[in-house]
Amino acid sequence: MCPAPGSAAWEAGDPRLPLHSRLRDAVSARIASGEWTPERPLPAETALAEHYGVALGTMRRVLGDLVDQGLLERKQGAGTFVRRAQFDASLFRFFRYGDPEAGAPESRILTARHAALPPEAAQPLGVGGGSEALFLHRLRLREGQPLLVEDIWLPLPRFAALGEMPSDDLGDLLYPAYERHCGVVVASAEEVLTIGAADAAEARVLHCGQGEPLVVVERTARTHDGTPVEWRRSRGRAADFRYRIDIR
Amino acid sequence: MCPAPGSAAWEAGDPRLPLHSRLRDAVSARIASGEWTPERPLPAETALAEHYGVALGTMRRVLGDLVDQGLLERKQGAGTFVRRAQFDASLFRFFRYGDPEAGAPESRILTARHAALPPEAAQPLGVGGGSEALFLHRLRLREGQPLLVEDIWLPLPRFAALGEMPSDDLGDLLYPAYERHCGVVVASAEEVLTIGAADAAEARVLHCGQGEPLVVVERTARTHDGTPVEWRRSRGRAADFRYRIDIR
DNA sequence: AAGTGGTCTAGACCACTCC
DNA sequence: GAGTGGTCTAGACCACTTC
Repeated sequence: MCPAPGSAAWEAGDPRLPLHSRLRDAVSARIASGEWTPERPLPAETALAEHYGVALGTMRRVLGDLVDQGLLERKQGAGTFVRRAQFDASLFRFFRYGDPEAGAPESRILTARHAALPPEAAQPLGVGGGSEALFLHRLRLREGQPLLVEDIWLPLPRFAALGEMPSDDLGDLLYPAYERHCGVVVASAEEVLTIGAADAAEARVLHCGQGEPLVVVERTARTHDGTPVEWRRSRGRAADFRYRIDIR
Repeated sequence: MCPAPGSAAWEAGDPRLPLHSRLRDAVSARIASGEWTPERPLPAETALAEHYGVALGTMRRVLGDLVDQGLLERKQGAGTFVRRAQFDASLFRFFRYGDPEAGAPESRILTARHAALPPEAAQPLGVGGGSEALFLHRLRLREGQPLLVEDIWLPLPRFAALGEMPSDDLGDLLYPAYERHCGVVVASAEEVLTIGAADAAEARVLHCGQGEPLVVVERTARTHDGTPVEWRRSRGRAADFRYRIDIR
């Protein structure tokens, strides 16, 4: 505890880098390691500052940067917490359909089985093609109207527990289920949007015409330490697509 | 100068609000007023802190917030500057076409004339439909390939000077021309993406099939004080569309 | 060399949450 | 009431840009 300046293990990397920068990497690594869970607060700012042997202001800057980065959240009076991802429903940012405020979207799992990873999923997941995986085929609806079809690939054996349960127990949101049953906390994701056309199966389940344009969202989801744990491809009618951006 | 605490004009708004918050609004208003230009730096942090009668740390926090907000930029050793917008070419974020690094996109103005504002342009511009405006119809290309067609509406009389010049003098980027010839500095914008289909004219100029899906980007551009000054609708082939987002 | 923003420290007091 | 993060101050020293 309370290491002498210039000698502690956390002071890795180029020592010419600013203190707050190296300290941020150190704290970031502890978050990634899972040492702290979203349930309980981190040690207080004063305690962390003392532990690392830096001024309170410096510690506050480091934590503030990690808040901006989306890794932490602060609750005044309560403490600083590791942030839990909550973008399972974020695909709906891209679509106008019904009232955006009108209740949570529903989820209906059409298929759940073991299968070999196709190349397009194996590559972003960083494993060899043909590896065993859990495959989910899912329909998402709002107010009873089909909005999105999703193919979801989850590498085994990490997600084995999920395949052994009845799909009704998964609920509308998958990421909480990953955490509950497999100990996997999704922390960040990358999404790529492109435009495609509906094939016969997609047209049937989305209630649209074959060949009609679709918006295709491919998502790679990662844990705090950057390991990819899920790859999914979601498709929805392009006619419903609407995305708003502010530029400064 | 150096007002007594609690009495200065800039200390507007709810006095229960934090100092840095009220101060940020005050500095933000001075930026919007055009008091400072991107050419020359703002007064130094120490000078501003003294002028407002706050600690240097508080002033630095205010300026830092405005940097995060995109209004200012800092250059170590040189000073703090009002940020100049640079997203005239930002539509190309949405499209994959040729080498993204391969030179700047070209611009070819097909039409430039005075016309009455259509309702879809009049509303975001906050003026009555049918008002007189300058209308530009423009084609944007990369490596000789047509990529985007744009309809651009500029309210008069603000942009009168632009209509009186040969369109060749405008150059590839419009926003610098707005600033140079009309004194209009674009500072922020809102973009809405939807999917449409190519009509006959669009198909001809974009070299695509009629009815082929297009990505439609509608942009409202604003000055520092939030006044809308330009509305444009850009269309490009959906097949070229690709957009990547990181979520945390 | 002078002036700018960048880093870091040390401490005071306040507002809020939780028990 | 105890403990947490939020605000604000005051000052030292460093790195960089500009002339």
